[in-house]
Order: sequence, then structure tokens, then C-alpha cells
Amino acid sequence: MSTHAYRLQAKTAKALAHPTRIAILKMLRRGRVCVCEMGPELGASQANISQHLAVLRDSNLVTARREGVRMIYRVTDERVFRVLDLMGSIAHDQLDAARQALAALETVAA
Amino acid sequence: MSTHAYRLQAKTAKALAHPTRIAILKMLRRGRVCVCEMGPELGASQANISQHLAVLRDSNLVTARREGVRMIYRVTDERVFRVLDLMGSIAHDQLDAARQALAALETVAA
DNA sequence: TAATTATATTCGATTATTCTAATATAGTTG
DNA sequence: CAACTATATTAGAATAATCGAATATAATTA
Repeated sequence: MSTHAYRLQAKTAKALAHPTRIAILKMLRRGRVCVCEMGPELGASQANISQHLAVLRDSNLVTARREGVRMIYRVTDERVFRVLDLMGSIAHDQLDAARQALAALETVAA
Repeated sequence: MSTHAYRLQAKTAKALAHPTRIAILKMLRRGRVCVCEMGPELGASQANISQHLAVLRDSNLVTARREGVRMIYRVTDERVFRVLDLMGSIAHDQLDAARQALAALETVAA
């Protein structure tokens, strides 16, 4: 209905619209994760990871808590994982369909 | 897992990351929809709607079929609606929580 | 085939994202 | 408090997304 609701939904989608942020969320499936664990696994610079975390925070998809020197992140709402799973299977099936279409064409061409 | 899979997921998310495209998808819940119906409802220019439809096509979220002069669009995979619903309720609950937090603060301040 | 209708594409300006490098902050330890 | 560790923020350049205006294409009708 309201344009306003769409803007909010779009903001959520935008927060999910980067491979690094998806990788971060995937790490957060395990539960609470320290930023210090992310660097090695994500293969991005410290600053860059921090920036992506800021985007996720700004969209309220994650929250941070300080523990001593460390920052611990977790997702705000576990349903974000369902969103990711759905997007993953949609994308997967798209690839599958494309591959089959290609194979069919190749068979005809041969 | 693979960076590649994340890119594909991110592309899907990016396609959802605009209020007009969300509004288009919402129209497509009804089933097949002609572009000619979209203009009035979306309040965007013809060219702009066409551009947004191109983004949705490019991400394989919708497919188009010509019927005479008209173009009829439909979603490729109905699961996209579940993604939208989830994002909608996540966003909704975020608002709700924020409102309650504000109300609590105002009570204390009064 | 010319005119008309419906939609798509291209161009260029504007704005938003993303990244790297440098710097700042906050807690901890000697 | 000085040095250190972990993280965040800022600045600026590069890239990408968005939009309006103009133009192109494809089907239809006169």
C-alpha cells in the first residue's frame, strides 16, 4: 500500500544487496560473532568490513554489543535467514533452469 | 560457500531494492499484469517503469510475453512473494519496536 | 504504407555505493 | 599515562543506480 512501507522494505533489501554483507549474515547464523573472526573468513579489509557492518546496523538487521575491546554482532531478527535461504534457492533454481536450457540447445545444435 | 553464489543472491536482493520495483511485484501478485495497468497505479513515467521492469527481467525475477501490442508480465518464481512478505514483516516489526522504545522514553521524560 | 499505440532503449546529468588510505575512538595493559 | 589492540569513522576517488527527455521498435489499424 503505502509508499512508505515500500521504502522500508527496499531499505532492507538494499542492505542484503552485497555479497560481503550476505557472507557476514551467513557467519551470524552461528549466533554471536566477534568482528575479529570476520576478517580472515571474508577476505576484506578491516575498514571495509566495518563499513558493511555499519550498513547492516543502519538497516537494523544486526545489533552490536561491546565486550571489552571486542565487538560482538548478532542478527536482530532471525527471519532474515529465511529471506536469505529463499533468495538462495531462487537463485539456485534460476541457474539450474538456465543450465538445462543451454544443454537442450546444445543437443539440438550437435 | 562460494563467492559466486553470494553474488547471485546479492543480485536478486539488489533487484528488490527499490520501492517502485517492490510495488511492481506487488501488482504481479494478482497474476499476469499488462504494463499498461502499471502506469496509473505506480505514478511513475512510462520510461521509468520500463527501466525498472528491465532490472527485474535482468535478474530473472519476472518474465514478459507479448500479446499483440501489449506486454504481459508475470513473476518467474512465486517464492519471491515470500521474500517480500518476510521483508515486510521484518520491517514492520522494526517500526513497532522503535515506536515502543520511543513511547517508553517519553513516559520516563514526562 | 502512413499513422497510431504500447513499450523499450539510449543519453546525459545527478545522486548513491563502494573501496582504499588515513585517522579517530575506546578499552586494556604495562 | 603511554603503548597496544580492536573497531569505527572520514575523505576522496571510482563505479553504479536513478531519472527525465528524446528516440527507437513492434504490432495494429486506416
